[in-house]
Amino acid sequence: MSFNPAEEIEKLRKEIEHHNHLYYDLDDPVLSDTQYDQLYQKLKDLEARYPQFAAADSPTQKVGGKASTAFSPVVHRTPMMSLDNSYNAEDVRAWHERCAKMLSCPVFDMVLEAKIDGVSCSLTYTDGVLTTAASRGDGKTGEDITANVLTVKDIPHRIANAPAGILEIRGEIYLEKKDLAQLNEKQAAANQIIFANTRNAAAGSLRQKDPSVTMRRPLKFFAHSFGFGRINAGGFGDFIDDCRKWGFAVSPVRLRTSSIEEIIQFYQDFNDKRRTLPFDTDGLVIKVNSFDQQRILGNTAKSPRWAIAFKYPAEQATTTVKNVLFSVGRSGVITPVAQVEPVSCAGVVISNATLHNFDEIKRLGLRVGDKIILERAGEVIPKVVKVVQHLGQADIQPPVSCPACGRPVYKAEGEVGYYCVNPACPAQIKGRILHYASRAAMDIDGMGDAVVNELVNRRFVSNFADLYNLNFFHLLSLENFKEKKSQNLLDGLEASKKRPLSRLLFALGIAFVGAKTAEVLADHFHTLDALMNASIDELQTVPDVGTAVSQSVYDFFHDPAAKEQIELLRATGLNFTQPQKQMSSRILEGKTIVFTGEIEGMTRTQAEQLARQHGAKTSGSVSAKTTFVVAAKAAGGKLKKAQSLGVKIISAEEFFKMIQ
DNA sequence: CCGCCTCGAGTTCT
DNA sequence: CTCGAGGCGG
Repeated sequence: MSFNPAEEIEKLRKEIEHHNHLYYDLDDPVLSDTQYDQLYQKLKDLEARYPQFAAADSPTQKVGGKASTAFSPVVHRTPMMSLDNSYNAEDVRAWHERCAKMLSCPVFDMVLEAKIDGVSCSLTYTDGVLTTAASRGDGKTGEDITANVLTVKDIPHRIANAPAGILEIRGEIYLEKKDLAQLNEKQAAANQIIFANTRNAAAGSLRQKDPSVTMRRPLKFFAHSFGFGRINAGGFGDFIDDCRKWGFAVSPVRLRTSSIEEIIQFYQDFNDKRRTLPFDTDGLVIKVNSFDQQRILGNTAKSPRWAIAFKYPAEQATTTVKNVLFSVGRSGVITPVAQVEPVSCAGVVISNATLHNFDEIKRLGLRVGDKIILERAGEVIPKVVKVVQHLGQADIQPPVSCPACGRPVYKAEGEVGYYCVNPACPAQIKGRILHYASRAAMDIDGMGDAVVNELVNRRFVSNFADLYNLNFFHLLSLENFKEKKSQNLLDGLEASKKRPLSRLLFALGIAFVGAKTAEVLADHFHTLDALMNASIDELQTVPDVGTAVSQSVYDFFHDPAAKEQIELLRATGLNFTQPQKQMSSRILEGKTIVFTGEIEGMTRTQAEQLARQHGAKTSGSVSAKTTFVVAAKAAGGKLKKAQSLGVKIISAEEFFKMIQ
């Protein structure tokens, strides 16, 4: 194909605009400055050679083009170094020991502060007047961001009683969590970029070409380092006190001690507290206090030896997508799952992350081989946040055939999901059996993932009733099964026959019938036969049962295959009735309770059962209708929601006292 | 008909 | 835990 300058120019413009966007709006450049400059230069050359294709909206013509840098370089008087990181007590003790050795002194003062997640910035005051503000850049040379920094309200433009000449104060410019939420609301309303975190928002705000935009961002500053100048302080603690006198905010979390164990204790206690603070912190910073001792310890090529960051494990991590697989759930839904290069995130090693559906893949623009950021949503479920760098070639296509049974895949009109509609699909059978045996359903001890897998693969089991026809010899032939395990599983199966109707209903896996609806239905009809014979109208008289649920239940029990299954289960002696609810008291009648966190001595399900026995309603989510929330150890998002809604919060002890 | 409140379903790792 | 959607009250 011949060279087409118009096309080539257009392609370069698009590419450069994309990188401008990454750099200015997202503060997340993918290209190095050199790589960017090469692209930019290439476009400039082409535009010069083919002036007929010049355009006013080309990035080369715009003031904001990155190369025509709005922020001129500033060489730092002393380098702005980064800190060495540590993530555990051992590393911190080792650091302390190394310092002690180099200082020939086992006990020395240290200062601890919060490590606030923001953008570091160096402020130069000349005879007390703020003259230059610079970003860190590569540590040696930063960018001049004075115009933007002048709009930060926390930063004094003039300081009284400052030492004569040059004084350089360094610190962090950051955004509070609540301000990020507000900013993002505004951004969304204006159809602008949503910032992923406070750090990105702060950085993006400082990169604005127009300082009036920066001014509208509620940026804050706190001082944390000494850069240059003649000061009286002999130690870091005194210097920070001076900063306060000069009108700077400083870390709200501070500790001065000579005990490394006290610091480690503080680190552990602070982990819970830091989430309630108004700003994001990813850890603490430990510094040797005395400036003289700092001088003795000196620096490595990268960082000072007299300071170390004591970080908490990152909640986000960067890794690579190795492959995308498709899992088939018990209902036949096909879910894409990303297999990633194992990476440590929020304390665990992640190797899989759900992608939910194909819209999500499209939204992310994800390809196999891409570099991605993932996080544990609510510190639990790994989730792909975004693609950092496109390294993959081909787009990910939805599967044409089911990965488990090979039958063609269907996509319902207007729905996001793809389905395998083969009821005999082994993946669906496994899913259904696993659900049947699960804790909240029939609670069959000894029936986990591996056992179900083998039972289905070996064709011992293809439906619920088959489970009860398993004998000792079937089980003995399973991998790692001897007498003991086999007997345990048989006992587990036998015990499951006595479960109340509500659990059986849930276990059957009727669409729209979860644990809650199953219980409502069982309590209303008392026997499976009464439920099976109920008309759609009768079903709808039950609270919380509407058209969708009633239709689904009716259809399920009028399907010949399901009917046969029920009769087979009846023949094994399964319990088809719901016991009358026994009430311990009615003390909690009319109250709606939500449990959160780990309650000592019982599971959350047990606690909920207890509450219901005393007449309460229980729910899994907090709303204005919630009477109170029982918050135990390690309470999560529900506690937060309760606080924001002003819902009463009580402790587990208070709850137990109520029902005594 | 809209908006709030819930529930259901799928997902990860120890 | 999050997303999507059913149930229901206003």
